[in-house]
Amino acid sequence: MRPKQISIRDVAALAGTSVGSASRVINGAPNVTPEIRAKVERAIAALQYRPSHAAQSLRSRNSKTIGCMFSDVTNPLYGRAFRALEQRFFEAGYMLLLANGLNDPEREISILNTFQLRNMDGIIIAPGNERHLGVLEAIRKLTMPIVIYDRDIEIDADLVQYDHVEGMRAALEYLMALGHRRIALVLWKAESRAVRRRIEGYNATLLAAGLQIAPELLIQVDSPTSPVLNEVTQMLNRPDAPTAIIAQGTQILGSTLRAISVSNKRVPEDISVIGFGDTDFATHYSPPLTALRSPVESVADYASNVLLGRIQNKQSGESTLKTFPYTLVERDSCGPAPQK
Amino acid sequence: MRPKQISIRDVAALAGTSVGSASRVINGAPNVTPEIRAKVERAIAALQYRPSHAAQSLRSRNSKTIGCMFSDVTNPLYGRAFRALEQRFFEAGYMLLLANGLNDPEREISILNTFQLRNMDGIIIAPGNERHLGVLEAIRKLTMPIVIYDRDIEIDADLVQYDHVEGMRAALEYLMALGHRRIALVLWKAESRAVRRRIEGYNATLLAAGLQIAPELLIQVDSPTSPVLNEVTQMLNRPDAPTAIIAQGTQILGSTLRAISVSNKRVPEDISVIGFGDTDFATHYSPPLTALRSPVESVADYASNVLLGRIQNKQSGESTLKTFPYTLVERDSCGPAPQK
DNA sequence: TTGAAAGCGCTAACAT
DNA sequence: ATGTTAGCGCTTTCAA
Repeated sequence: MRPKQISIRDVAALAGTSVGSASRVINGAPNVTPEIRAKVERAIAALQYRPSHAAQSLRSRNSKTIGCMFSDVTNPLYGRAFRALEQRFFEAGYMLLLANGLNDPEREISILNTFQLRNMDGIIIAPGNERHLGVLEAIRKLTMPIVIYDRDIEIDADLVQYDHVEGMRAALEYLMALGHRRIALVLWKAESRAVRRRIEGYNATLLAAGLQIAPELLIQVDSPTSPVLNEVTQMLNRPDAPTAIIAQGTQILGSTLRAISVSNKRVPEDISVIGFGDTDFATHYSPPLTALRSPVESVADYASNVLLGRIQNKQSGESTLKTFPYTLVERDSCGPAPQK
Repeated sequence: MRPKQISIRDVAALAGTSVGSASRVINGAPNVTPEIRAKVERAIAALQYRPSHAAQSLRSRNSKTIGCMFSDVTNPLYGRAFRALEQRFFEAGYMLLLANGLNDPEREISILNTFQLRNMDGIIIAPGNERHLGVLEAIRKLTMPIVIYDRDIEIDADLVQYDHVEGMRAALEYLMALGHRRIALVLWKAESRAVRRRIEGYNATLLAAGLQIAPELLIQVDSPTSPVLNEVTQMLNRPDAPTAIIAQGTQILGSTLRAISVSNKRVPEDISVIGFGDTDFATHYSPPLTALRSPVESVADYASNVLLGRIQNKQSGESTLKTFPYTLVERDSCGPAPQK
């Protein structure tokens, strides 16, 4: 029935050698004479032989596959991160299994278990739920090297993260230098490292500058569209409306800009805007938006190196923590604070 | 050394049955008595047994994995498509290997070969190079069911595609009904089905409406940023500048809007704009942009169903072709053509 | 219905 | 340096 796929035995037979030698040639072992190598290679070519990944994987206990779990590839930042990772790993002979956690703990647990079951050689994850016990337990059960991507998780794994506090400080100081005193912050309402740290940086910087922290200027939303529009519009209609806004992401930033536009304010004349996270949206908006850019590609480089290192030198050195800075990309959305 | 992972033999031993029965229970075979089933399940729970994916895969010749190759997940449309596919397949017990072709033929070939080597159960691909002989050959060598995603490729595979011609017609007729006669089109310069069809629809519709086809209104760029800006700005400064523009994607659309803004024209008062492809960018721009929306999620639903069908009922029915319509989402970027 | 046993294709340990 | 062989963990005949 089935044309019976060709195996390493066929290669060995045609080459007139043993399967052992054939295997050695295939895996580039050093101890093979040129003659044997040539014969095996000829046989491989003649038969169009390709090793079975499943068999290799079963026998050698590695899958040459990396598991990746991000909350949502649709998020441009994760998209870029994945693309960069995929490039690095593919060069190294690994493929990537990508799963979207979608901030659903059950889903995340299920994905993590599947990664374990499928014997991923390494894992890069950014779980949406850093505090969920089930998720944490699922992570702890993982037996392969792990890189945690911008999360605060207490676990023996390598961490890569962004310096949100410092980024926020840079943005605020830039605005304060332009004379702004009332600076609003619009964020996702989430129990996430990014949000936590950004608020932390926001409060700390204002405090250090001797400005008061006005709760009405800190808006957290749980849906990126209409609530943002409403709340921000409301804030902009206050007599003591802010003269600058920092907003995160694409959707929240977009809705914030809508609110500004609806309130008949102009950027940057009436109000300055900084995006936390640089995307196509920020680049192409009119006016182009000043934004904090994260070095996603460098992080991916670093993360893939660390993980590959762990995988290859099986030794388990100390866990690593590396933090990457944001850069403030100045475009046209910030101006001096308007005089009352 | 290694804690020797628990295998089906351990389960069978603890349950006091044969490995055969254990296997039957694991795979939900019908011919098992409740007693045996219970014993095996108890043993599985007690040992925390998880079947080895590699062994299952080797023995049963399926990997429960789908290969996905898109040009770039960073493109929001592919991002959405992947997310939708991943959700459907994960529910069905499959995981997705995602690789970005990056429009590089060598890379695409290499990815396709790897998919074959790794014995993917099915494949969904949108190669960047529809005409590249090497890529075509690599596709033809694939032995598993294939779904081709919005490409014109002569091959025995299921095709899902978007009706770009009809979408273009809808956009143009909408603009013509608003009185526009000179309507520009800004596109990526690529040998791709999408671009080809869109131009086809553009020409056909103008022709049918009795309008002349003005070559200066059709701009194709090979880089999404500065060239667009220049060429579109130049076009807008002509005495016979268009009163409406259709632009594709996020980046080209963004640059086009920049050009409009730089030329001191307002949307929609001076010029109407339609985006070909609906994204966060279009939704959140000021004003929100009228755009052609593709039913990415429906397509993913359909594609996953077709592929799963092929995989499960191994029978090879006729190849399928399904075309999905664009919807024109009316927002605030189109208005009546300005009177001279 | 159940158990025994043959291998899926490969690598690695061991013997030569 | 090469060949032989045992098994990785599982599914699936085949017999009972």
